[in-house]
Amino acid sequence: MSGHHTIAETEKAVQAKLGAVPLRREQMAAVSNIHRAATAIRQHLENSVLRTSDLTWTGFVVLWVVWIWGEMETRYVAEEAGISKGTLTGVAKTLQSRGLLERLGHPTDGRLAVLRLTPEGEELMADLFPKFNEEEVFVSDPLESSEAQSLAEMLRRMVTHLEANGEQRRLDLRGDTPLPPRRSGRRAKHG
Amino acid sequence: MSGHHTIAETEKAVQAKLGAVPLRREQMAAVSNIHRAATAIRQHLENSVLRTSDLTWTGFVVLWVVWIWGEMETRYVAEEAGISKGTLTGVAKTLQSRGLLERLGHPTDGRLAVLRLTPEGEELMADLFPKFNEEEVFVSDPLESSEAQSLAEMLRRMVTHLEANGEQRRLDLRGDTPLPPRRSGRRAKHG
DNA sequence: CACAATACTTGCGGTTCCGAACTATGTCTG
DNA sequence: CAGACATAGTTCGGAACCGCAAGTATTGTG
Repeated sequence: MSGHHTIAETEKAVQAKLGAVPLRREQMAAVSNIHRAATAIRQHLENSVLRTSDLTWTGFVVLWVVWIWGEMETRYVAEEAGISKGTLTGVAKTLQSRGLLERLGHPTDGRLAVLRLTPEGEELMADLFPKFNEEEVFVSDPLESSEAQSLAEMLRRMVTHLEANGEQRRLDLRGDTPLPPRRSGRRAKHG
Repeated sequence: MSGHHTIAETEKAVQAKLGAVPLRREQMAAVSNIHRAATAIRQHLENSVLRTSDLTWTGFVVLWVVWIWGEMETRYVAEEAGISKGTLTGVAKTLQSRGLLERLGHPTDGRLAVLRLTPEGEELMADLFPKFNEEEVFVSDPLESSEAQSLAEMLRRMVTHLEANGEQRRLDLRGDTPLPPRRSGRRAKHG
């Protein structure tokens, strides 16, 4: 189980590699540990509670969002779940095919689509979520309750900050040079 | 930019949906915000510094790991990068094809493979990492330096805890019932 | 009613991703 | 030293994933 290097060792190696470069270690450690933790937690949750229901992480998150909010327009589901609209179309299709989710047209605005859990989906989430939460408690075991709160609050500030200022920042960074096209992706037809 | 719901609103909706269910809110908020923050940060970094070099997040992380540690056996690279061995094979292939990474056999143990940056890879990372770190500072803007340290430290504890106890926990949870096979995945050849 | 804006879907091209099966190599043991 | 076992890496099936372009349908507007 234990890796080749602990986080502490990694941070020391970075220090050695970058001794000359002026870099901000606290922020680096914070960001890098957010991703380490996210990966480790996701893996644990997938292989404990999710796997038995043959749900992927993303599938579960989508179900969760719809469950919490009830009927929800797809664009908001994508945003809350942290995936693109295009990806959501596919994930929703998978979940529909398993009878967990249904897709409804909006009564007044014909452009909109709304997602809702089926009764089976409701039942699954009612069964699954307590187990999921138990594992959230397990992974948070090394934190005092007050620490967990403080952790959540700091992360919330980061997310809010990014939502408020991220786009402007990216704009400023690239100045007048437009974003280079991706290597992949659909090409314009006409040429 | 701003989403349909803030994190605070989401937490309130969860409370409403789950008022009856005894669940641990602090831990839930902590875990869920870790993933929200990870997603938001990853997206920001991809669309600011990584995109211009046509690097994906994972590609960058792999380069970073190899850069920090110098030559490294692939299994450790995968572990440090938080991806499976199989994924690493593909990612390394992509990076090799762009001339950033090279793959060497181990001199004494023929089973091992070792990864190392090419000079181009070294140059890219020397150029890229300071920019990357600047954005790490940007996303950490709402945190005091001491807060960033405390955040990193709490997350480190969670990761360590999972590394030490996660596997046993998953074993205990599923008792004697073996893990169900995934829907996807390779099937036995012979019949 | 022409025309712009909006919302979703579809499809492309590439990448990532897991995990089990498979291959190759090394190590242990009778 | 042969057979069993262990270890490292690759291959492969199925799914997820993005960003973009293009397509479909609907709504709002001058």
